[in-house]
Amino acid sequence: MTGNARRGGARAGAGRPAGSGKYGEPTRSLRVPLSRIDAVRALLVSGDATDHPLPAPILRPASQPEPLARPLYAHRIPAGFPSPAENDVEQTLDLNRLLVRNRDATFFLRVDGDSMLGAGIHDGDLLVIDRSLPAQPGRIVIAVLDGALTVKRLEKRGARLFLLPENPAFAEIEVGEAQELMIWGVVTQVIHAL
Amino acid sequence: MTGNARRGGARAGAGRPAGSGKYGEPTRSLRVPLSRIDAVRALLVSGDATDHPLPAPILRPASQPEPLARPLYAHRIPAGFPSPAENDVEQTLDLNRLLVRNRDATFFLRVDGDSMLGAGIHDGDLLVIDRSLPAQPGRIVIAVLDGALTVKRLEKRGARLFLLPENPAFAEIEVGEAQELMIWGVVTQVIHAL
DNA sequence: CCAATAGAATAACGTAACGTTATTCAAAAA
DNA sequence: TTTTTGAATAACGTTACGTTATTCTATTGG
Repeated sequence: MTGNARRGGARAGAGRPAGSGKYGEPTRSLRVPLSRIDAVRALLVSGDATDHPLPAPILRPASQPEPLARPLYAHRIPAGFPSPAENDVEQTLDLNRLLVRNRDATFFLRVDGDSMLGAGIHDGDLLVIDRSLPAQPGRIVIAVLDGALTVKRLEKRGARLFLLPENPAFAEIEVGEAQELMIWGVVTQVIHAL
Repeated sequence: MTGNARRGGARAGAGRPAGSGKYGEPTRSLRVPLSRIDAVRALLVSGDATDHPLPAPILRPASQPEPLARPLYAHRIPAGFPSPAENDVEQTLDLNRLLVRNRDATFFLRVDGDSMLGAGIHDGDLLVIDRSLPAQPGRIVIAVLDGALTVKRLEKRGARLFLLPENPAFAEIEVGEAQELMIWGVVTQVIHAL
């Protein structure tokens, strides 16, 4: 063992990288009332990206929705929120039940494009598609035309079928006799994030 | 002036009463990421004396979503349809988890009117409202102006606040100095039935 | 030569400490 | 009787501190 063994020392640029902490960013201290500590903690945790990424374009409703995280104050009206009248708060809504009529025939699809803007369907919107519904003319459907998936309004003119956009920048599509059309499902809901 | 004038002095029981502070209870310091400071502050804001009763359509997310019924043929792809790739169908989606970020701060509200058509918000649409989000200018918010509930885009021009429609048939609203404005929540999602 | 080591540097998190503001008490003074 | 005053207590926002976490690279040892 050498008497003057020395390692280490100053290194320019050494140090923990920014954003490597618990929240990925700097923090500051904030005074929180004791009764709200857990609520605030829950709020900070819920900021994690727990949302399902949607790598595949077609999805099904969750077969067994996970219960949402329950903060400790779940059973009382949270202080800090102006609360609606008591009887109003009793009314609850389960989005799965509201938006999914027939679960096994229901799929979700992300919209790609603006051809249906006039119908309130924007690029990136999430569509709820029910495959058990009949494809009535006038309804917005997921169609497979010659193997190409598209979202359009179905129209029937006499014996001819059309797939109509809801954006003047897009052309109407008439289904030719030699073409193979399949109506994959009917769009029931559009979910648009702001 | 007497040279030895003395008043004051120790008093048993003197002191500020407990619970007389900003939150009515003791606080402690908590580290909050810089980006969440406003959200946490909003959460902590105590009930305004200016709380406004809200109309009946206000709903909250179901606290315990019921499991959906499971038909016997759940795992069979309907014959005759080009089916999505098998791995796609494995992916599932729970709408409650996707659309409700902070359950205790989330409410639903039905839209009445067409003032926000340009933003894809139609009469009868269902709005997902998060009350923990800061009301940044440019965001679509639920505002209570002089007791009247409205859905508008919040805008700030200098020191003046505006509530902007997204429909030329409706007028911009400037918030007057004598007017009382409360931002009740921020609209995060629009659900539109077809 | 290469892998491991070590000291320094930097980020950031939880808690303690500090100074200020807010509220109360009651004896002394006016 | 009312007002004043010094002390006491609560609590809020901010700063300070110590610890944990992560990185850098020259030096050392094999």
